[in-house]
Amino acid sequence: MTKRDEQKEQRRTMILESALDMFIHKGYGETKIADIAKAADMSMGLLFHYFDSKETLYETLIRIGAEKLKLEFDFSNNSPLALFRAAAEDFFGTINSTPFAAKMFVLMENAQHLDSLSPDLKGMLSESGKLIRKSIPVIEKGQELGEIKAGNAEALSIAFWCSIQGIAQYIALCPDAPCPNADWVVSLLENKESESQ
Amino acid sequence: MTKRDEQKEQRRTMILESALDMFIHKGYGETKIADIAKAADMSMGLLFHYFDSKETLYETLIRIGAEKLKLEFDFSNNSPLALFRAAAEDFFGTINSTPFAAKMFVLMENAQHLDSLSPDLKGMLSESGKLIRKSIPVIEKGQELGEIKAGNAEALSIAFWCSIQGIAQYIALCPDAPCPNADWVVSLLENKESESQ
DNA sequence: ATTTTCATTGAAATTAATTTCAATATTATT
DNA sequence: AATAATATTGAAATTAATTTCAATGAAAAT
Repeated sequence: MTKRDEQKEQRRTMILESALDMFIHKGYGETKIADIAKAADMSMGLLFHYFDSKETLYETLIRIGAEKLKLEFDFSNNSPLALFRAAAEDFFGTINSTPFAAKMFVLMENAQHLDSLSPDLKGMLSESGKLIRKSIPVIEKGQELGEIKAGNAEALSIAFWCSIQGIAQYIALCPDAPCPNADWVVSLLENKESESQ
Repeated sequence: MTKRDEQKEQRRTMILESALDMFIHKGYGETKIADIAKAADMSMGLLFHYFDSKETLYETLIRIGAEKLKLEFDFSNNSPLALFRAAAEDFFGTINSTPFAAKMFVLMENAQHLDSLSPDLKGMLSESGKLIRKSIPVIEKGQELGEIKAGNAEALSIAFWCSIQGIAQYIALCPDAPCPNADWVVSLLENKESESQ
């Protein structure tokens, strides 16, 4: 690979990383091209040599995120609580693997509420809403089995997934902070009475 | 009160409510004055008759939020776990009292990362970072007493407060969703082994 | 009823962002 | 070394937002 191609690749990732950081800290609209160019240490003109527009840059990030951040949960797991434990471990494992993953997760969460986004891009976003809905029957089954505490199943689902979402957001914004345990979030759902019977 | 004054008051709150909704859904930068004016069913010109600028409007909201949303936690509580239970109950009580409170909470959380904000305004924002830091010694004390589970105290603090933050955000954006129990979040911290000794 | 005051609009002015581009410097090719 | 290709800049053009304002309509005061 020639010196130029290296430089080119470096610059491209530099832009993407700076942009990702700014987008998750300040949001799409508050992030100015000038800011990104400055953070990536180049002129605005050059940035536009790499990406046609601010929107293209944003979309590129989302595509990368959708590519790398494939979270698959097996909702047919025989033990409901084990499913949530596995999901939490998978999730925390992913956001802990690299600061990039956590940041990407936040970006995609935020992108949901953006109406300037093209419809096909929206399809790529892994909606937290879907996870909340899909988890409800699993929680109900867990309650029947006595694994999961009593209470409104939807509210429990919201508690579980939103806790994960809130923690992920913090880790993305403060990558040096110590990351909570997956188990701790599971104890939101766990029925403490169960073992004593 | 004259008919005009009523109308004036109505319009003002209409603007504030529309703006609050838009700001928490799309963020400050992505929210256009045109959007707010449309949602509040008036011309842009009129909106500027009520608020000098977009920033003034935003600041007004934050001032109102800071006024109404005073969360005080007594960090000298004798039982650490009881303190966190009280904090969670206070918090969920507040965000459940009115959709306005939950929305305001999210607005103020988001405002933190905005650099266009004047310094005195920033002082008004109740930083979640502060709560996380202040809670660490309390958690450590709780661990000594066996009330709180073992693990990195800072990570536990992050888990607790970020869960609350994540849930609050969801409730603000979907006010009709069922709100989780304060107790559930407390079980993030609780030491399950404790009762059997 | 008339006058005055204020609410309201829509369009024009301003400001701020994005995007383009001609000129220049740098690297690669011959 | 000369030439070609492309990276880079800074400034100009464009587009998009905010903000102002003169004109108009509606309510309050006289």
